[in-house]
Amino acid sequence: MKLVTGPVFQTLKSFTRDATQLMKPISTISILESSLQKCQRPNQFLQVHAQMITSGFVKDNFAASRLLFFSVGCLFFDLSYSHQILFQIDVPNAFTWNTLMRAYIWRDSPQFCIPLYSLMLGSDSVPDNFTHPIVIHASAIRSSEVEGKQIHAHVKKFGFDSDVYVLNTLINMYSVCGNLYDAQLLFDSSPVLDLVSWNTILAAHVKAGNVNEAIRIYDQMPEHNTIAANSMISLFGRFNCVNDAYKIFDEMKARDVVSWTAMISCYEQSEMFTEALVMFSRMRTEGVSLDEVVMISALSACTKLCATRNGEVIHGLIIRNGHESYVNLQNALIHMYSSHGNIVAAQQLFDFCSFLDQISWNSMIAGYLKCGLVVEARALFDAMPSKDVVSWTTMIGGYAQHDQFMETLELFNEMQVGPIRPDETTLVSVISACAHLSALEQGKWVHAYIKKNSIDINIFLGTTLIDMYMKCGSVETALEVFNGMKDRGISAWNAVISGLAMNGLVMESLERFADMENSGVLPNEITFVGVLGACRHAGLVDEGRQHFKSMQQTYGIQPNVKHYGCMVDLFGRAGLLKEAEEFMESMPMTPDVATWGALLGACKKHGATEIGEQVGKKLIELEPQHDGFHVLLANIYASTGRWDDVMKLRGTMRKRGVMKIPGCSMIESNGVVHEFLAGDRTHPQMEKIDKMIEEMTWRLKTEGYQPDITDVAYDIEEEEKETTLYRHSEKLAIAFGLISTFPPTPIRIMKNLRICGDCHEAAKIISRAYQREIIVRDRQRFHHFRLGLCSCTDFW
DNA sequence: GTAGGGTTAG
Repeated sequence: MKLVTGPVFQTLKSFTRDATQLMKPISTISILESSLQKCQRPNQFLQVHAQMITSGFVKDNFAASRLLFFSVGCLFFDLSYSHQILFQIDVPNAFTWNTLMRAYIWRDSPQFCIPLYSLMLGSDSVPDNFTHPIVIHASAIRSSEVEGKQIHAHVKKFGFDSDVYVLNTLINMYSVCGNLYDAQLLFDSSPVLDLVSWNTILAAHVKAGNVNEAIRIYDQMPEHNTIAANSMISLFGRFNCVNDAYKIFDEMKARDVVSWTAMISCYEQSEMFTEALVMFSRMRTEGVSLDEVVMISALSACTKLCATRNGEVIHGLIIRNGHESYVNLQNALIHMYSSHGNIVAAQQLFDFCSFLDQISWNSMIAGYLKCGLVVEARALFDAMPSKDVVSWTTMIGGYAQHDQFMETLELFNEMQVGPIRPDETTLVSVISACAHLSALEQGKWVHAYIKKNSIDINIFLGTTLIDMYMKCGSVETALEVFNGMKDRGISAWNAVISGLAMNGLVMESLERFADMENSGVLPNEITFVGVLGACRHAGLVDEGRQHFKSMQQTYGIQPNVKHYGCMVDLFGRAGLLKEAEEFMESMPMTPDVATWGALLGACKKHGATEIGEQVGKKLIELEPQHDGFHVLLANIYASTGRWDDVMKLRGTMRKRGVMKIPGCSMIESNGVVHEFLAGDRTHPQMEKIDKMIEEMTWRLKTEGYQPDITDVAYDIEEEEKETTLYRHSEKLAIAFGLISTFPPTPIRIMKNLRICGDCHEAAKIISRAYQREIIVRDRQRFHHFRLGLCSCTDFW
């Protein structure tokens, strides 16, 4: 709304000046009414006002109140103009004051009602039976019980306390302000109750979620009516009591669109989306007229059910019923189409929508992200007129969901510059990006940010923090977070169990699992992925077998492909190749790539070249594009000196365009994540790193290190093989770590593949020679190197 | 001037 205070009065003045000469003064009610009716533009209205001033008719109480009544409905004028009209009346009556107060509520400014009411009392006007309900309503909107209580006192003083209308408004005010006690007290002591009183007190209990109290009132009320029944349906809906809700719905004499909407939404809250849609079509067969609210619920069910066709039908209904300009409905449609992958339809809606709100923009960005169009999402994000915390979170989270973790952190840093503060949801994405990047410093910074701003560490945030610290190798801090959480939830336990295992603390992990069982939290599928993973890391074959059995027998959890994969890996690593193979054959589902890979890896580790070759060949047939299988098979060939086969395999890879994913190690230094590829020379500090590698090599040799060249699958000279080894990405990262950080800071490295045997050996020796802790997180787990030993006890 | 339904964005 535009404020036109200044110019309005200027115009009014000039009109008044002119009016004396040019226009007939208005001096009767009938002329006034007809002149006001004809007003199309603000200036015409001002002319009428001017004409009344010249005639002095403006002082007439009734005439002025008519003028005032029209002025508040005219959005071109600020209410201060209407105020002015009121002040020109000598003794305005209650109706006039009421009109202005109601106008303030209508224009979203209820805060001006009480001051106006005080002015009214200060003048000689006396409130009528309409005045207090308006002021009470204003307090209710503002949730100001203090104000409401004051007006309540006035109600008593003026003797309106047996006016049922006033009383109902008071009951509603107390309920809205959360004071159910006084609402009930008022209701109980009231001498005059009508149906609205019953509906109001019922609504109060429904709002507060007092199921038993609401049922009691509903049963007691003199007459069941549609509004009360609708409230009850919605209450039962909220508590997932579908049957109770349906009973009420079924027994209703007269159902309206609200009843149907409440029932549909009740099904949705219990995730019974098909039933919701059935209700919707029943409603249509019964000829109930549809409004925009019920459409939203129906659309939501279609979205959840992926019922594209139904959604399109509803879209048609929306257009036919003329609801398409309703922005919330537009947004729901955008959401539905993009959730179903129809980004074109979503975009058309967005482009042709006449009115877009914040949610429209946010939904469209989320829609692009859901359809994998990250670049488009970012373009829209950059173009949007204003960004709120959801916009930022959507985009930041979108990067994280699409594995673009560097971008996640960059955008988060950009967000810091602006005025919008991140909330729990934003931080979850950011922390998870830190976990993926092993960016411990950044992760710690975010944790400190959370503490500093006293952001509530909820289940999600806590779990993500635990996961991040575990994945960065900071077991202690992870456990601190866990211990500090009030509400843990299964995911926090899972994060701890798999985190400990991943960090080589297998016994601790299994102990935590036992704690969890004892504390009465029921494990789920993911828990057992962690538990079996723990057994696998330590080669605990028997324990693994036991847990695999108990997950089914004690907890009734059917093992999924991941659990089977774990077991195959567990057997394979332990050298029980026969059992691993048999286990695979017993799987009720097709083994996934990881399971086959585990078997192949086991063959390689235990020198089962023949089975390995068979499995490898089979795998390459199954997954001709998978680089890892080619590499493993090549390594199996290489280990027996079959260089011809190695070369052949490399030829096939070339032909098929299979690229070996290069080893890549990351290390964070001063909050910046540095990336090294195997053989990489692109780092700006390459010269220094080279020197360090040279020194490292020399130190390693004097410490008795023998390069392990068995995994170098090239038919090249031994010396060259050694050089290749020295330029493995993790060695480059270690070298960089040694020059860019200082003791006792551990060197933390994350590698995309599994660490190779040679680098493992070298890291052990470096940790002793340089007195530096080295923590390597590879694709599978952690290796904490300290004083020449590794936490994995060389079993990995 | 009082009482009932909803959801769409992370």
